[in-house]
Amino acid sequence: MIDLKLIRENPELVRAAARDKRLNCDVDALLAVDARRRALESEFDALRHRQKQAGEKIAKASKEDRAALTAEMAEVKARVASLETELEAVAAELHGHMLLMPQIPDAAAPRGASSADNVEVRRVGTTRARADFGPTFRDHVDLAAHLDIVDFERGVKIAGTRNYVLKGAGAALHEAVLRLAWDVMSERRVNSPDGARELAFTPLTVPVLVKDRLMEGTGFFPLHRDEVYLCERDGQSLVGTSEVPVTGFHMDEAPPESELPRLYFARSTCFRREAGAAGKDTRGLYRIHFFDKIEQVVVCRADAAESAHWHAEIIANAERVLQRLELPYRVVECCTGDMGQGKVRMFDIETWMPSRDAYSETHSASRFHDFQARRLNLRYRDSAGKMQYCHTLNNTVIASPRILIPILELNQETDGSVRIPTALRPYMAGLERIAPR
RNA sequence: GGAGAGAUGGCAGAGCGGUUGAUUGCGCCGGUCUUGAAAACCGGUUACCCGCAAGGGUACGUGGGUUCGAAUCCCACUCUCUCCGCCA
Repeated sequence: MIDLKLIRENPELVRAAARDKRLNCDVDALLAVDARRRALESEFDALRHRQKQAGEKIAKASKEDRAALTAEMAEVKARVASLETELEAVAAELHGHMLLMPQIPDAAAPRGASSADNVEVRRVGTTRARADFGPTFRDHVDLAAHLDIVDFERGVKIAGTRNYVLKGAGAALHEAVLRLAWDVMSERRVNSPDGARELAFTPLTVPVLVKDRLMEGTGFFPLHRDEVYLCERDGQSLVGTSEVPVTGFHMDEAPPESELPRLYFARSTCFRREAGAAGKDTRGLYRIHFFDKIEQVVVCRADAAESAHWHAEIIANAERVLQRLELPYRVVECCTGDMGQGKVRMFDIETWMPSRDAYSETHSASRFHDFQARRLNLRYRDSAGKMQYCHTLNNTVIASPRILIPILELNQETDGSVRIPTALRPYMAGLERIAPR
């Protein structure tokens, strides 16, 4: 959500943002509905005022006067009721429009139509092309079969397409990656922007089935409703990321500024319908209906510089994990056409995957300014005592099993065994290599 | 799942049909006093919407109903607490 006043005063800015982001929204219709709402509201307010004053008079009136006033007010009552109904409908219409309005992207964000226009920021580590592995190269699916660590067939048997079961060392590897990432986040200490305090990230365990209000509040509804598993009879949905419950954690709250920033991370299973991706990435562990992810979320003051500071910090956290895993990656900045409705700036981390002969998305770091905070009614009281909407940010720490693709493929030996990265061994009882049984 | 109790401002806690957006206490902010602090005293202290302002409106868990008028009465739902049952 963006500020309605901003739309009223700078409609062209919003239209430009929608163009840059390739979004459909109707600013003119919104402004027309807004004007209508305000007119109805004025009329309603005046009528209610009259009603209240009459109420006082009736209380003190004589018997005869009372009868006359009561009869007169009965008419007003009918008009108030119909106005109220109308107002409700108009407010709902306005809200519907508001939910489609884009956050204004940062001036520094690259303009572009699609991911093809994203801009590489930096590369870390050495890549190795598929061909460099020679004739014995196996992609992660072949390696998994060879090592008997993923059962795709039975995953599909019990849960349908895009499902899988990690097995034995595969399940252990998955768990090890998540535990390493968890420990990296637990140990992380960062300075507050003013340098006065040392802060830690607080781990949370959160519900993965949440109220639809949070899906709307974090920006997944209404535009991405198709991608979500709905539990409609309960008004709840399965989350595609713990960003949803963690960002929503403080909704409807307004703590004093001194309690910000809030730094969190949480692990959750993530559920995605992958609607609209039919036939795409059907092989292997890349695009699947469920996975586990550790996500980091920052809620901070409404300050663009501070938001930018935390954005860099949470990207650094993810990079730290990738470096511990000895994986080559690059950071790209997403262009306006690729970044989605709510974001101001967005960076993806893409990890090198030999089977794809390309860097592929494994992380996504977004900065929303007050977009989510407005929808979630997530505020704070600033030092002057004024209510402000917070800024929110989030980034992947690690998502598995997608990250197992580069781990397996890059660490394979010619005999089809896989070397386990050193940092993971403590989480796998010291195991150094996964070999066929 | 069964039985009971409850949901009011940052917290505690009144109000049970009519100048109550809400007595009061605590907390918080400002002031007086003081070398300073405490205490005491005085004043202020919900959010949102419309409006340049004056001012007006909305909100007492949520939704509906009764009424000229509802925090107050009625119905449904949600949530919390206590007890019982079941269960990880």
